[in-house]
Amino acid sequence: MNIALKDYISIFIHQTDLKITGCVKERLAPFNLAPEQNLIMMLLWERDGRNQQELSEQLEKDKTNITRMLSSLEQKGFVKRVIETYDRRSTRVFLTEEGKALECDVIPLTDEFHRTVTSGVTEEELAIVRRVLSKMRENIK
Amino acid sequence: MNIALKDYISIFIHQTDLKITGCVKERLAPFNLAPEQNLIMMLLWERDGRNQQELSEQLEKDKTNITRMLSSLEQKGFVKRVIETYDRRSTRVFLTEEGKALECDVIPLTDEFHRTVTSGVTEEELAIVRRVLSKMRENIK
DNA sequence: TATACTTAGTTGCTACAGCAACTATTAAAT
DNA sequence: ATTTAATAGTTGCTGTAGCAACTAAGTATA
Repeated sequence: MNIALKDYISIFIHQTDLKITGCVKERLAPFNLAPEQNLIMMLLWERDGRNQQELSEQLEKDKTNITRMLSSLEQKGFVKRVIETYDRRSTRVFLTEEGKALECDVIPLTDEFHRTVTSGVTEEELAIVRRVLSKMRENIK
Repeated sequence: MNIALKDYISIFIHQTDLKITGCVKERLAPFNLAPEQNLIMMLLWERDGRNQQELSEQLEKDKTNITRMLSSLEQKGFVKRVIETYDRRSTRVFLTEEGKALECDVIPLTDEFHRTVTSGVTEEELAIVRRVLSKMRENIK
Protein backbone atom coordinates (compact mmCIF):
# COMPACT_ATOMS: atom_id res chain seq x y z
CA MET A 1 0.00 0.00 0.00
CA ASN A 2 1.42 3.37 -0.97
CA ILE A 3 -0.25 5.09 1.94
CA ALA A 4 -1.05 3.00 5.02
CA LEU A 5 -4.62 3.31 6.24
CA LYS A 6 -3.54 5.12 9.40
CA ASP A 7 -1.74 7.73 7.31
CA TYR A 8 -5.09 8.95 6.06
CA ILE A 9 -5.95 11.49 8.73
CA SER A 10 -9.65 10.94 7.97
CA ILE A 11 -9.39 7.33 9.04
CA PHE A 12 -7.41 8.27 12.12
CA ILE A 13 -10.09 10.75 13.11
CA HIS A 14 -12.81 8.23 12.40
CA GLN A 15 -11.27 5.53 14.55
CA THR A 16 -10.61 7.98 17.36
CA ASP A 17 -14.24 9.06 17.24
CA LEU A 18 -15.38 5.46 17.48
CA LYS A 19 -13.25 4.80 20.56
CA ILE A 20 -14.48 7.94 22.25
CA THR A 21 -18.13 7.27 21.43
CA GLY A 22 -17.78 3.70 22.63
CA CYS A 23 -16.46 4.91 25.95
CA VAL A 24 -19.21 7.51 26.32
CA LYS A 25 -21.75 4.82 25.55
CA GLU A 26 -20.43 2.65 28.38
CA ARG A 27 -20.55 5.48 30.87
CA LEU A 28 -24.05 6.57 29.95
CA ALA A 29 -25.45 3.06 29.87
CA PRO A 30 -26.32 3.03 33.61
CA PHE A 31 -28.61 6.03 32.96
CA ASN A 32 -30.35 4.35 30.03
CA LEU A 33 -29.05 7.09 27.71
CA ALA A 34 -27.29 6.54 24.40
CA PRO A 35 -24.59 9.06 23.41
CA GLU A 36 -26.58 10.95 20.80
CA GLN A 37 -29.72 10.85 22.90
CA ASN A 38 -27.68 12.55 25.59
CA LEU A 39 -26.85 15.43 23.25
CA ILE A 40 -30.56 16.06 22.80
CA MET A 41 -30.99 15.95 26.56
CA MET A 42 -28.17 18.45 27.03
CA LEU A 43 -29.90 20.92 24.74
CA LEU A 44 -33.18 20.38 26.59
CA TRP A 45 -31.60 20.79 30.01
CA GLU A 46 -30.39 24.15 28.86
CA ARG A 47 -33.82 25.04 27.53
CA ASP A 48 -36.71 22.73 26.73
CA GLY A 49 -39.72 23.43 24.55
CA ARG A 50 -37.52 23.48 21.45
CA ASN A 51 -38.94 22.01 18.27
CA GLN A 52 -37.31 19.20 16.30
CA GLN A 53 -36.12 21.60 13.62
CA GLU A 54 -34.06 23.47 16.18
CA LEU A 55 -32.61 20.29 17.66
CA SER A 56 -31.72 19.17 14.16
CA GLU A 57 -29.85 22.43 13.46
CA GLN A 58 -28.06 22.55 16.80
CA LEU A 59 -26.83 19.00 16.45
CA GLU A 60 -26.17 19.30 12.71
CA LYS A 61 -28.13 16.14 12.21
CA ASP A 62 -30.70 14.99 9.69
CA LYS A 63 -34.22 15.52 11.00
CA THR A 64 -34.97 11.81 10.58
CA ASN A 65 -32.41 11.03 13.27
CA ILE A 66 -34.04 13.52 15.59
CA THR A 67 -37.43 11.94 15.04
CA ARG A 68 -36.16 8.50 15.91
CA MET A 69 -34.05 9.54 18.88
CA LEU A 70 -36.97 11.48 20.31
CA SER A 71 -39.25 8.48 19.86
CA SER A 72 -36.79 6.48 21.92
CA LEU A 73 -36.42 9.19 24.57
CA GLU A 74 -40.20 9.53 24.73
CA GLN A 75 -40.62 5.79 25.16
CA LYS A 76 -38.09 5.87 27.99
CA GLY A 77 -40.16 8.59 29.59
CA PHE A 78 -37.50 11.32 29.49
CA VAL A 79 -39.29 13.72 27.13
CA LYS A 80 -42.78 14.41 25.83
CA ARG A 81 -43.82 15.94 22.53
CA VAL A 82 -46.48 18.63 22.32
CA ILE A 83 -47.95 19.86 19.05
CA GLU A 84 -47.50 23.61 18.69
CA THR A 85 -50.88 25.36 18.74
CA TYR A 86 -49.96 28.19 16.41
CA ASP A 87 -48.34 25.89 13.82
CA ARG A 88 -49.66 22.40 13.99
CA ARG A 89 -46.81 21.12 11.80
CA SER A 90 -44.34 21.80 14.57
CA THR A 91 -43.85 19.84 17.78
CA ARG A 92 -42.21 21.19 20.89
CA VAL A 93 -40.15 18.87 23.04
CA PHE A 94 -40.37 19.08 26.82
CA LEU A 95 -38.56 17.26 29.59
CA THR A 96 -40.49 15.02 31.95
CA GLU A 97 -39.69 15.09 35.65
CA GLU A 98 -37.66 11.95 35.10
CA GLY A 99 -35.80 13.61 32.24
CA LYS A 100 -35.05 16.68 34.35
CA ALA A 101 -33.80 14.53 37.19
CA LEU A 102 -31.11 13.00 35.00
CA GLU A 103 -29.27 16.27 34.63
CA CYS A 104 -27.56 16.32 38.00
CA ASP A 105 -26.16 12.84 37.39
CA VAL A 106 -25.18 13.16 33.76
CA ILE A 107 -23.67 16.64 33.49
CA PRO A 108 -20.93 15.94 36.05
CA LEU A 109 -20.25 12.69 34.24
CA THR A 110 -19.78 14.35 30.84
CA ASP A 111 -17.65 17.10 32.32
CA GLU A 112 -15.49 14.57 34.05
CA PHE A 113 -15.22 12.59 30.81
CA HIS A 114 -14.09 15.73 29.00
CA ARG A 115 -11.35 16.25 31.58
CA THR A 116 -10.28 12.63 31.26
CA VAL A 117 -10.10 12.79 27.47
CA THR A 118 -8.10 16.01 27.46
CA SER A 119 -5.82 15.23 30.35
CA GLY A 120 -2.21 15.85 29.47
CA VAL A 121 -3.22 17.94 26.48
CA THR A 122 -2.34 21.63 26.66
CA GLU A 123 -4.74 24.44 25.82
CA GLU A 124 -2.53 25.34 22.86
CA GLU A 125 -2.65 21.82 21.49
CA LEU A 126 -6.40 21.68 21.92
CA ALA A 127 -6.75 24.99 20.11
CA ILE A 128 -4.65 23.69 17.24
CA VAL A 129 -6.77 20.55 17.00
CA ARG A 130 -9.93 22.65 16.89
CA ARG A 131 -8.46 24.94 14.27
CA VAL A 132 -7.19 22.10 12.06
CA LEU A 133 -10.47 20.18 12.25
CA SER A 134 -12.37 23.36 11.38
CA LYS A 135 -10.06 23.92 8.46
CA MET A 136 -10.70 20.37 7.26
CA ARG A 137 -14.44 20.92 7.40
CA GLU A 138 -13.99 24.08 5.34
CA ASN A 139 -11.83 22.22 2.83
CA ILE A 140 -14.56 19.77 1.93
CA LYS A 141 -17.54 22.09 2.10
CA MET B 1 -25.42 25.42 29.53
CA ASN B 2 -22.19 25.64 31.46
CA ILE B 3 -20.21 24.13 28.62
CA ALA B 4 -21.56 24.55 25.08
CA LEU B 5 -21.81 21.33 23.08
CA LYS B 6 -19.06 22.43 20.71
CA ASP B 7 -16.71 22.98 23.64
CA TYR B 8 -16.66 19.24 24.23
CA ILE B 9 -13.81 18.21 21.99
CA SER B 10 -15.37 14.75 21.64
CA ILE B 11 -18.43 16.24 19.99
CA PHE B 12 -16.31 18.42 17.76
CA ILE B 13 -14.34 15.38 16.62
CA HIS B 14 -17.53 13.41 16.11
CA GLN B 15 -19.15 16.05 13.94
CA THR B 16 -15.99 16.51 11.93
CA ASP B 17 -15.84 12.79 11.33
CA LEU B 18 -19.45 12.79 10.12
CA LYS B 19 -18.77 15.58 7.62
CA ILE B 20 -15.68 13.83 6.31
CA THR B 21 -17.38 10.45 6.04
CA GLY B 22 -20.35 12.03 4.30
CA CYS B 23 -18.05 13.57 1.72
CA VAL B 24 -16.17 10.32 1.18
CA LYS B 25 -19.48 8.55 0.75
CA GLU B 26 -20.49 10.94 -2.03
CA ARG B 27 -17.23 10.51 -3.86
CA LEU B 28 -17.26 6.73 -3.66
CA ALA B 29 -20.91 6.40 -4.63
CA PRO B 30 -20.20 6.31 -8.40
CA PHE B 31 -18.10 3.19 -7.80
CA ASN B 32 -20.82 1.50 -5.76
CA LEU B 33 -18.53 1.47 -2.73
CA ALA B 34 -19.46 2.64 0.77
CA PRO B 35 -16.71 4.27 2.88
CA GLU B 36 -16.05 1.37 5.21
CA GLN B 37 -16.36 -1.15 2.42
CA ASN B 38 -13.60 0.78 0.70
CA LEU B 39 -11.29 0.29 3.68
CA ILE B 40 -11.66 -3.46 3.26
CA MET B 41 -10.94 -3.10 -0.43
CA MET B 42 -7.80 -1.10 0.32
CA LEU B 43 -6.46 -3.87 2.52
CA LEU B 44 -7.29 -6.43 -0.17
CA TRP B 45 -5.67 -4.40 -2.94
CA GLU B 46 -2.51 -4.47 -0.90
CA ARG B 47 -2.81 -8.20 -0.36
CA ASP B 48 -5.85 -10.40 -0.76
CA GLY B 49 -6.47 -13.86 0.67
CA ARG B 50 -6.67 -12.41 4.19
CA ASN B 51 -9.17 -13.94 6.57
CA GLN B 52 -11.91 -11.98 8.33
CA GLN B 53 -10.04 -12.09 11.61
CA GLU B 54 -7.17 -10.18 10.07
CA LEU B 55 -9.45 -7.61 8.43
CA SER B 56 -11.15 -7.13 11.77
CA GLU B 57 -7.84 -6.46 13.52
CA GLN B 58 -6.48 -4.16 10.83
CA LEU B 59 -9.61 -2.04 10.81
CA GLU B 60 -10.10 -2.25 14.58
CA LYS B 61 -13.67 -3.28 13.98
CA ASP B 62 -15.96 -5.84 15.49
CA LYS B 63 -15.97 -9.04 13.46
CA THR B 64 -19.71 -8.76 12.96
CA ASN B 65 -19.19 -5.61 10.90
CA ILE B 66 -16.65 -7.40 8.76
CA THR B 67 -19.08 -10.26 8.12
CA ARG B 68 -21.79 -7.87 6.98
CA MET B 69 -19.57 -5.64 4.88
CA LEU B 70 -18.08 -8.65 3.14
CA SER B 71 -21.55 -10.02 2.43
CA SER B 72 -22.35 -6.74 0.72
CA LEU B 73 -19.06 -6.65 -1.19
CA GLU B 74 -19.58 -10.26 -2.24
CA GLN B 75 -23.10 -9.50 -3.45
CA LYS B 76 -21.72 -6.61 -5.47
CA GLY B 77 -19.24 -9.01 -7.03
CA PHE B 78 -16.09 -7.32 -5.73
CA VAL B 79 -14.84 -10.15 -3.50
CA LYS B 80 -15.33 -13.87 -3.03
CA ARG B 81 -14.95 -15.91 0.12
CA VAL B 82 -13.13 -19.24 0.14
CA ILE B 83 -13.12 -21.61 3.09
CA GLU B 84 -9.60 -22.36 4.27
CA THR B 85 -8.77 -26.03 3.66
CA TYR B 86 -6.51 -26.47 6.67
CA ASP B 87 -8.91 -24.78 9.09
CA ARG B 88 -12.47 -24.94 7.93
CA ARG B 89 -13.54 -22.32 10.48
CA SER B 90 -11.58 -19.68 8.65
CA THR B 91 -12.51 -18.02 5.35
CA ARG B 92 -10.06 -16.26 3.07
CA VAL B 93 -11.23 -13.25 1.13
CA PHE B 94 -10.14 -12.75 -2.48
CA LEU B 95 -10.74 -9.99 -4.98
CA THR B 96 -12.70 -10.71 -8.13
CA GLU B 97 -11.52 -9.26 -11.44
CA GLU B 98 -14.13 -6.56 -11.00
CA GLY B 99 -12.84 -5.86 -7.51
CA LYS B 100 -9.27 -5.63 -8.71
CA ALA B 101 -10.26 -3.28 -11.50
CA LEU B 102 -11.62 -0.73 -9.03
CA GLU B 103 -8.20 -0.01 -7.57
CA CYS B 104 -6.92 2.22 -10.35
CA ASP B 105 -10.00 4.43 -10.06
CA VAL B 106 -10.39 4.54 -6.32
CA ILE B 107 -6.83 4.91 -5.00
CA PRO B 108 -6.21 8.18 -6.87
CA LEU B 109 -9.55 9.40 -5.59
CA THR B 110 -8.75 8.69 -1.94
CA ASP B 111 -5.29 10.19 -2.27
CA GLU B 112 -6.74 13.29 -3.86
CA PHE B 113 -9.32 13.49 -1.10
CA HIS B 114 -6.59 13.29 1.51
CA ARG B 115 -4.80 16.20 -0.15
CA THR B 116 -8.04 18.18 -0.27
CA VAL B 117 -8.79 17.58 3.40
CA THR B 118 -5.30 18.53 4.54
CA SER B 119 -4.76 21.47 2.20
CA GLY B 120 -3.58 24.52 4.11
CA VAL B 121 -2.61 22.38 7.06
CA THR B 122 1.10 22.19 7.82
CA GLU B 123 2.97 18.97 8.57
CA GLU B 124 3.58 20.22 12.10
CA GLU B 125 -0.10 20.85 12.70
CA LEU B 126 -1.00 17.45 11.31
CA ALA B 127 1.59 15.83 13.58
CA ILE B 128 0.11 17.62 16.59
CA VAL B 129 -3.40 16.47 15.67
CA ARG B 130 -2.20 12.88 15.37
CA ARG B 131 -0.36 13.11 18.65
CA VAL B 132 -3.27 14.67 20.53
CA LEU B 133 -5.80 12.19 19.16
CA SER B 134 -3.47 9.32 20.11
CA LYS B 135 -3.16 10.78 23.58
CA MET B 136 -6.94 10.96 23.86
CA ARG B 137 -7.26 7.32 22.91
CA GLU B 138 -4.71 6.45 25.57
CA ASN B 139 -6.58 8.51 28.13
CA ILE B 140 -9.74 6.46 27.82
CA LYS B 141 -8.19 3.04 27.35
C1' DT C 1 -11.32 -41.41 23.52
C1' DA C 2 -14.55 -38.25 25.69
C1' DT C 3 -15.06 -33.72 27.63
C1' DA C 4 -13.94 -29.04 27.97
C1' DC C 5 -11.97 -24.95 25.99
C1' DT C 6 -10.96 -22.00 22.28
C1' DT C 7 -11.48 -19.89 17.87
C1' DA C 8 -13.81 -18.14 13.23
C1' DG C 9 -17.63 -16.64 11.59
C1' DT C 10 -22.88 -15.70 11.61
C1' DT C 11 -27.33 -13.90 13.32
C1' DG C 12 -30.30 -10.93 16.22
C1' DC C 13 -30.59 -6.81 18.65
C1' DT C 14 -30.22 -1.66 19.42
C1' DA C 15 -28.35 2.77 18.05
C1' DC C 16 -26.88 6.03 15.00
C1' DA C 17 -26.56 8.46 10.05
C1' DG C 18 -28.50 10.49 5.94
C1' DC C 19 -31.30 10.24 1.41
C1' DA C 20 -35.86 9.84 -0.87
C1' DA C 21 -40.50 9.93 -0.67
C1' DC C 22 -44.43 10.67 1.95
C1' DT C 23 -48.43 13.31 4.91
C1' DA C 24 -50.12 17.26 7.02
C1' DT C 25 -50.15 21.98 7.53
C1' DT C 26 -49.12 26.76 6.53
C1' DA C 27 -47.69 30.56 3.49
C1' DA C 28 -47.30 32.71 -1.09
C1' DA C 29 -48.72 33.63 -5.71
C1' DT C 30 -52.00 34.21 -9.29
C1' DA D 1 -60.34 32.00 -3.35
C1' DT D 2 -57.72 28.52 -5.58
C1' DT D 3 -53.52 26.73 -6.87
C1' DT D 4 -48.73 26.39 -5.77
C1' DA D 5 -44.62 26.61 -2.56
C1' DA D 6 -42.59 25.73 1.36
C1' DT D 7 -42.15 23.73 5.87
C1' DA D 8 -42.28 20.15 9.97
C1' DG D 9 -42.23 15.78 10.85
C1' DT D 10 -42.56 10.56 9.72
C1' DT D 11 -41.48 6.18 7.35
C1' DG D 12 -38.65 3.13 4.45
C1' DC D 13 -34.22 2.18 2.83
C1' DT D 14 -29.06 1.18 3.09
C1' DG D 15 -24.86 1.39 5.67
C1' DT D 16 -22.20 1.52 9.66
C1' DA D 17 -21.12 0.05 14.85
C1' DG D 18 -20.70 -3.18 18.68
C1' DC D 19 -22.64 -6.60 22.25
C1' DA D 20 -24.65 -11.20 23.23
C1' DA D 21 -25.60 -15.54 21.89
C1' DC D 22 -25.13 -18.92 18.61
C1' DT D 23 -22.96 -22.83 15.25
C1' DA D 24 -19.18 -25.20 13.50
C1' DA D 25 -14.62 -26.62 13.79
C1' DG D 26 -10.22 -27.29 15.89
C1' DT D 27 -7.25 -27.85 20.32
C1' DA D 28 -6.27 -29.26 24.94
C1' DT D 29 -6.98 -31.99 28.87
C1' DA D 30 -8.50 -35.64 31.88
